[in-house]
Amino acid sequence: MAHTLEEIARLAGVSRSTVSRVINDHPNVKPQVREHVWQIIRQVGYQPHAAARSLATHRTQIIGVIIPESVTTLFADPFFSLFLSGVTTACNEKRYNLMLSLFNGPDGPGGMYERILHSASLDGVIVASATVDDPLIPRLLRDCIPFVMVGRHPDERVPYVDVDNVGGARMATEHLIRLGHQRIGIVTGPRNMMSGRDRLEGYKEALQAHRIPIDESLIVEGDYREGGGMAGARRLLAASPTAIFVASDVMAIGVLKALRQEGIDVPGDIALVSFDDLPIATAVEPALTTVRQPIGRLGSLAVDVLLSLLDRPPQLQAVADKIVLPTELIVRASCGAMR
Amino acid sequence: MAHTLEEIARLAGVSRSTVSRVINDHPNVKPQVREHVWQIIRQVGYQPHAAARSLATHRTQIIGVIIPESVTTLFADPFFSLFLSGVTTACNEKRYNLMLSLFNGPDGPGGMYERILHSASLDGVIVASATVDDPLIPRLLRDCIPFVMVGRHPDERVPYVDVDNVGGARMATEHLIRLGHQRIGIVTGPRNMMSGRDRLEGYKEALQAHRIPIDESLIVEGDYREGGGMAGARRLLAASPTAIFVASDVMAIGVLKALRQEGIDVPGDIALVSFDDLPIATAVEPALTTVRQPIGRLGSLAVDVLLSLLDRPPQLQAVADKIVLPTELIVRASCGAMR
DNA sequence: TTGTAAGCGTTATCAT
DNA sequence: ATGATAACGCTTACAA
Repeated sequence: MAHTLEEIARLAGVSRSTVSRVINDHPNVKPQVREHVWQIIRQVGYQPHAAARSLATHRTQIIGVIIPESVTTLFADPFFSLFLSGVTTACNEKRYNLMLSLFNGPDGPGGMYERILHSASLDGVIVASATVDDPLIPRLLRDCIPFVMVGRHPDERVPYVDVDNVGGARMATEHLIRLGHQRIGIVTGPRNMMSGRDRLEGYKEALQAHRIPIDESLIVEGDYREGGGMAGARRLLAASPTAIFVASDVMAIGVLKALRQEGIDVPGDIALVSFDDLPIATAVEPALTTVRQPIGRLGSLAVDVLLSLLDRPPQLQAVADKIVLPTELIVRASCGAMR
Repeated sequence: MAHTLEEIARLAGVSRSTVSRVINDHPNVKPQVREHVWQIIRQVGYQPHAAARSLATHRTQIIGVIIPESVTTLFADPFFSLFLSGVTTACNEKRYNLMLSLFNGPDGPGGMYERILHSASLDGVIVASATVDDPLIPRLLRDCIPFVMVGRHPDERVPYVDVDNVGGARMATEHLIRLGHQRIGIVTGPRNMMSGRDRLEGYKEALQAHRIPIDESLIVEGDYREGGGMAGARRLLAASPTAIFVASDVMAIGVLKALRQEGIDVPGDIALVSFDDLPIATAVEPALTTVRQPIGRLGSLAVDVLLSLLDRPPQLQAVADKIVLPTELIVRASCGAMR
């Protein structure tokens, strides 16, 4: 069942090299011969041996998706499913394969990092939502491993795909302002994630643009998890906001629960806008008004950017691609605009 | 940065073979030499070249997770995140790598199947929730590719890990019966998935055990998606059930929505029990009473079974492992037991 | 246009 | 216990 180039060559009455050329679509093969060889290949169902090929070409046709431990607890989030679905789809199209790694821990020498990234088994990697200070990034940079981040990174040299978090958060906040709110609270994302910072920034920008003073007691830090949302809501209550911008849908679920426990009506007493537009956004009552980000698109785009990086001469790899996708405000019930 | 065995050998003043033996923990190496070689390896940060190794050993240390197209639309489900999280964790421990493939379409010769499974790039595969008649399974069997299914399969020869769907569904239904319900509807999973059939079977068993006649008008087929839940609920209403067993949490969300639209109170007018216990189960109002299945555990178990299959002599590979994990009923608000 | 032959970096067999 | 040496299956100059 497992044939080799050699065998195909024998069957076709040509040399190994010719078969190799046929397989790799090299120009210099007589059309007749080419067709004949293909015929045999199809007939016996020959498939080139991946490892042998990699050994010769120094390419594996595999890209990695790395999800650092720091966000591993978020992995169960639908966000990652959606993202991975975009990545795999793009990989299929491009005939690349995808290796998935959850990186756990600082991992010394001989750890996962070396094993995966220094064994030449990956052509490049996509790093999904690392924290700003994740030690992984400097290492990848130092080792000249082609990679793309999902979510921007302060370091100039890091290529990334991202959504317009600042703009999205601004939109969300302005929406609340337009609805007449002045005391708008925010449950932010983690401060060590760029998206967390950016969404906070967008919130501030919106307030400033409308000359609403920024009140620190209306700003509490969350962790993108339900628990963080609940805790955040409770702390926020002390500052008596009339509306809250929650930096993720999952946290918004937590906020909703906390408010319900307190007997506070949403959107009657407090209006809510969040971020992501995951499927759960419409599963809860009231349905969440939220900033939609194209998560699947982000995944496939990450693949595109990485692959374009890969078949670019080394000197051009130095210019880092930076792509930012727009977001969209989806108005539903939780903001109170529907009434 | 990328060293070779040869270099290490030179630096250590030994032969390639000795270094190879050291790396692979072969017995016949003088302890002194062994330590010395390790020292150098660590010092220069040597990492064996994966492809070269595979070429020589016919092993890649990579296992695949295949999710067939038939369920690709379900991929965004938190189920897969949870499952993958279990798989990756187990892989990390076992120092295996994970390749993720979404199989789309029937895919003729030269398609994804051949490319991935006949290029010797995978040691084995985990097939996640295929339909009963998925053509992938016979092919894997025919090609003698080591694999494990998640969810049982009618073919005797197929090794699998599964949860006790029948038992879980029986528990759920009996719970409703115990609460006094007699007209219990069911929104099933797809008939072409084993879990769909099994959960229906459990439902029937419970009714029979309590001498409640099975009423076909109380049985409607769903698709494990929210839309299927909504449609199912609406069709079920004609048969005026006082309770519904929904074969998945996601569908239960749909059922909840449909009932809400009709002004029907849950659990007041109709009680609900579902299956999965995904995080959303507690995000909705009322929180879902549901059958918990250990999804992450299922993933890591699939890895264990597959790996044990891999280092088993071929003749022993013929005996198919079949493992079934228990489920647990989690009582919350939707069944009305809390009141 | 085609074939020959030298790698690619390991492991494994066989001597020693 | 250690070292040559031949695979492993492919790509790619280089020759023809």
